[in-house]
Amino acid sequence: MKLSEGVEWGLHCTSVLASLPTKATLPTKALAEYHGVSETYLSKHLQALTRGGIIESVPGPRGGYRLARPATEITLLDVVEAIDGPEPAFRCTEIRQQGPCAIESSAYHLPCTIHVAMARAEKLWRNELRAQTIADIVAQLDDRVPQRVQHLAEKWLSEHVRTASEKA
Amino acid sequence: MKLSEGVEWGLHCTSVLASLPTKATLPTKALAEYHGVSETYLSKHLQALTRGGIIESVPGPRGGYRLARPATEITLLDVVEAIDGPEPAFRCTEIRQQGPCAIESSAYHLPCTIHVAMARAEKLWRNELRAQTIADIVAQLDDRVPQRVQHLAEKWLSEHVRTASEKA
DNA sequence: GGAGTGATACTCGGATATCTGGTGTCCGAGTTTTCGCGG
DNA sequence: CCGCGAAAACTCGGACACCAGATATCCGAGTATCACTCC
Repeated sequence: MKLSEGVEWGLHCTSVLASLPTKATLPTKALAEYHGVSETYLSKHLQALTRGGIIESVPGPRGGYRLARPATEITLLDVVEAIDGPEPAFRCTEIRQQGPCAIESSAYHLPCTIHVAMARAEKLWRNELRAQTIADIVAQLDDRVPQRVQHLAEKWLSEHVRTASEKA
Repeated sequence: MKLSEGVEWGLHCTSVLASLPTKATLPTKALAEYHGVSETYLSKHLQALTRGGIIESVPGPRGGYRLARPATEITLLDVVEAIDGPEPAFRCTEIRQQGPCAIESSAYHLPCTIHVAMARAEKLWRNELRAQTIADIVAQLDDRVPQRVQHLAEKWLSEHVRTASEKA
């Protein structure tokens, strides 16, 4: 079981966007440079976040991405599912209904025991990710990120962010 | 995030082996036919379970596989990790330490917030899988599998199982 | 008839192809800005 | 000087290659069985 690398990128990018002023945008190029990752590939994942309704795009020059709704209403699960897909990790193919001992499908009233157990574990995982929002992540950054980095980031972002009122 | 199909096969096969008499074995061919899956490919996963110490193999004619330890001491997580590998699904690549705002690595005393959150969710998933054993799964089968299938399975397995005392 | 021995058949184990999905890149559609022109 | 319009620049969005890992298969190593021979 392996989670796409894009999930990490998406979570970090969403967190960065959440720390910007309301309505302010940041283009793919800036987000990619900030995280030191491929711009074109990051673009792919940002598109997935857009399709998932996590962020929204502003086209044209001085455009970019911004959150589609308040960071308090974006859970980690939202981001993970937008990029990785909502399908469960364990998919029961009902192999218990195959082979020489199988009978008509309608006779299997109760779901597969193994399927139930795996689904229960996965539900816990999802619930935990759903319980934490991007706003929670951002709130923790103040205490956990070195002061020096915070200052550097603040300065760098202020030079690349694009607000609605700003006129070049 | 996608769990290998072999995980499902491995869980079912381990459960079947757990329902056999002590020391009795079942060859790959029988396990594959019982579940209606590819024999050669199932073999690959059974090898993984062997390497993981879940089951053990008996070579030669009248050989096969059996549990390496009591079913009460085999958790679902053991089987999942034996086949899917023990690596965590989310791997933090520390992209926070890249880009124009990064400083020397030694300055990042506290772990990445996102990494912590993802790891916590994954820990819950693992704990849940660790809390349930193959013996628990087998115990539930009596109530959840149609009587008719239980009889068919009992008969079919008795014709393919190989006990230590049996002499052809 | 019983024991020993060689051939045999069956099993697991690892090495080898194939294929799907993640990884990575590029070019076109659309919009805002900007520059130039005319009034 | 101000308004209008066309061109341009920059953005996102989707379509197109590439590669690693899962999927699927085959053949060789090893062992218990079995048959045959000899005592």
